[in-house]
Amino acid sequence: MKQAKKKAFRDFITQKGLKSTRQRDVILDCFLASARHISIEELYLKLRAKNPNIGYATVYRTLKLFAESGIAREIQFGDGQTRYEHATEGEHHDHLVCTRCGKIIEFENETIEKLQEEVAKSHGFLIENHKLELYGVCSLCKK
Amino acid sequence: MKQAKKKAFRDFITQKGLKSTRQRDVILDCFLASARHISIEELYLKLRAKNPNIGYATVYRTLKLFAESGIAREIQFGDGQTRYEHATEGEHHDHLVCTRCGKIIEFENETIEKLQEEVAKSHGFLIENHKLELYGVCSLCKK
DNA sequence: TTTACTGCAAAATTTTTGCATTAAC
DNA sequence: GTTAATGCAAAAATTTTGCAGTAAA
Repeated sequence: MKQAKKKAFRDFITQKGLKSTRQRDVILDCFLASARHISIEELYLKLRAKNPNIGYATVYRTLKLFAESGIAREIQFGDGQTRYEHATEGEHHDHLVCTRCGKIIEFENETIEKLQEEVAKSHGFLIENHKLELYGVCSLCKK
Repeated sequence: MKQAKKKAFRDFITQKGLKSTRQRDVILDCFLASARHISIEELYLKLRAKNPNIGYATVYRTLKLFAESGIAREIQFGDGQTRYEHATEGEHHDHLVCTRCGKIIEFENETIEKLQEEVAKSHGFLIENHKLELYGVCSLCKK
């Protein structure tokens, strides 16, 4: 899994004529070792702990590369923090977000996806992408 | 419709012990006369055209009040522009967003909503809110 | 040795805040 | 008269960019 993503990114780098650098390796390792939804700031701080010289700009630029290569996906939960999640080719999942504790649960629902396609078709749209987020209170916070 | 929103906002202002001001009236009129999804910058520029002294801060603060009062809702399509849409009590709609021309189409689908409830229930969540956006190419841009 | 990458600091964006002044109640 | 709202400018917060120096190919 992690190896597959590392390979995918390596291939992307080669194919684009870019360069493989120590920083990109470090950032990729750190990203892959992180929670599925990590904010740029969280990742930066985690990186700084072991690599005091790494720059914010490098983290931003590298995450954009991850997204472009398909191993990560940018998500916004509307709290002003841009997050990146691990992405797997062709796979998509939606999110349940607890508005109290911030917990994020992923889910997939084929029926919903099919209905989305139908809605799009009825409006002449060709879907490239979608975002479904349910905000609410998780079971623990309900107590 | 517009009258109902004006009344709702007036009631909100009274009930909270806030004040009714010329600026709030102007901003509300301009907002209600605008497209259903307007960005803060667009609204600000439109307002400035007729009211050269109005401040950005006032627009921001007033839009937050609109959202709090329930007559508007904040939405983010992930392009870095916060937008506000007209909201009607108890009503919710989702969006088809064209990634080429920016067109936004609203839709509602009860079956999807029901399925969302089921998903939430199966994870012990209590939904307060949700966001469903389908990004793709609209019929005109497909040509 | 050529080209891309990094780190830094500066700039650009978007949103919020402090505060003296003004306007609503 | 009190209290809240406004407008401005300054401050925050987040992201991007320019550039000289560095490291990969």
